[in-house]
Amino acid sequence: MTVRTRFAPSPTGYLHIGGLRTALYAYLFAKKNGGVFILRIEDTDQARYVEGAIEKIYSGLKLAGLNWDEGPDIGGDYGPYVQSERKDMYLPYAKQLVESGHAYYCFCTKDELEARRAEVEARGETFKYDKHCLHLDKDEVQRKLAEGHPYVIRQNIPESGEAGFDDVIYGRIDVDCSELDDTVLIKADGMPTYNFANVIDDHTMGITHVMRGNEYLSSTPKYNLLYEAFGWEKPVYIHLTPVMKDATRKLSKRYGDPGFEDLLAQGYLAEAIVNYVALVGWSPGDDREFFTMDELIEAFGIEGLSKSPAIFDEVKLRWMNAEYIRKLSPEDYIRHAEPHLAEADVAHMDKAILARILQPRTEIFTDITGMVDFLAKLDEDYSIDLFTNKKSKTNAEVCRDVLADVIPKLGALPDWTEECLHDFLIGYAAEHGMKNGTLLWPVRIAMSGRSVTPGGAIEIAALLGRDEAMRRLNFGLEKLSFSLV
RNA sequence: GGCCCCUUGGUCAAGCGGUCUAAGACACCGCCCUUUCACGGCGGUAACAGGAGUUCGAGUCUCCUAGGGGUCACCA
Repeated sequence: MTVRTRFAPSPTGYLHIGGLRTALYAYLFAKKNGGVFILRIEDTDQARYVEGAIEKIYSGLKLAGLNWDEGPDIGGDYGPYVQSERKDMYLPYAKQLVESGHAYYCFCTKDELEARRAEVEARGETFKYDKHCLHLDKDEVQRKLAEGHPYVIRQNIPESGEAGFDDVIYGRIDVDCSELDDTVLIKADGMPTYNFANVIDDHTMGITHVMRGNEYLSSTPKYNLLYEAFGWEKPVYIHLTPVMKDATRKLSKRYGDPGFEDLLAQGYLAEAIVNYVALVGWSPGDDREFFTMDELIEAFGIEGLSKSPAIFDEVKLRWMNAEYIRKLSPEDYIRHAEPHLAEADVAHMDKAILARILQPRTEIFTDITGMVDFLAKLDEDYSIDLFTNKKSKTNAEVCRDVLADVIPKLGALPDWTEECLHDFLIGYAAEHGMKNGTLLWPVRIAMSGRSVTPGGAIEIAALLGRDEAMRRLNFGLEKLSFSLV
């Protein structure tokens, strides 16, 4: 039998990290088993529909490399793949359940229920629908339907006995039927609820393995009751733990946690995010941490899925992203870095040097601007304390003397290339019996106005070009001389 | 609150009754490399939530407690 999994988001916003991971696992499981991965849109709640959300789901999944085999945009043999377009399919199934006594019409209005709920909760008890409409006699139901009273269809849950299911990760889970409420299957607007639609759709679409967040753990017994009422074969259930922000909070948009595309915009690589997210709640069972999508497919297995929630660690994601960035070719690195170099106004400088000094230092691409903006413009207010460095044996006075002596010689250099600068400066230090640092420290500080820079004096000088480098050196010397008077 | 689920270092995690004086990674700390910072190399600190059982033997099985999560909608 062909494995068929699905990712079934509702179009209420962007693709969040938890959703990405659920989709990833469903995709990996399908591909691992030579199966089919399906995208289905669950939009039965028109009130929550967000414009453009479906497009964000499409683009997010594509960017992540999760290509679906069947879905709203590409079709398939089990379409349509949008629940609102399947609206007419659900009512007949619900009526079938009414016929068999597994469901019933309910005419209680929202207001009535609200009032009863408030009353019960005021007593500190949990509200549960009292099956009031189950006891309506047939004629009365027919009369109300004929009169056009609004109605919902509710699942008729047995008053006693047990309901349960087997989950691959959690094992057998049983619950007393008395704990279960008579869930609404068909809403007054004719739309099915999620609870009903997911069962009908999973069955009619031939889904073999249901992977979803474990917030559905407690309602799954009810779904199983539905499968039994229809006499359908049940899917294999695989409930996934949530991705957490910290020990007590789920990662969520409401608290401003970034979604997949936010992370991309922050300068994370899609491959790195996918790789990291795969490892949040799943382990290959060995030491490997770096995976291409194909390697993930090869390594994936439900045995490696975790039972307990996992905290999303952005620090580790940063590290992994940096690893991915370092593996980029210089050309690919520059391609990704380009917009940020432009933002810092240094895009006209030597790309090879920029790539060489920046690539090992970039954790996320948005770091770049802050690392190189000094190249475009020197902050002339830098403190002369920067010239003091113990390890390089420098202080303001030493730096003034060094600069005073070396500047004219730099100015007389025949070429202003890295090689030329390197040979001259290193040779100069050796000649004068000083540490490289004693010479290079003041040069770098004067050219950057920063204590920390990507690259050293030589690379910075080459990037700035002779004129600007000389200007900054002279400015630094003046600044030192002035303060030492 | 009822019901269900979870619990190995700060974080992700390996571990499926003996090989656990508990792996690996991130983070952190130290050292080395070095013209700053990174990169790279080497090393270090750090965990089986607590308590009862079962067993010759428990991180691994059972129960209880504690903590955390989920769910109790005409939302998904």
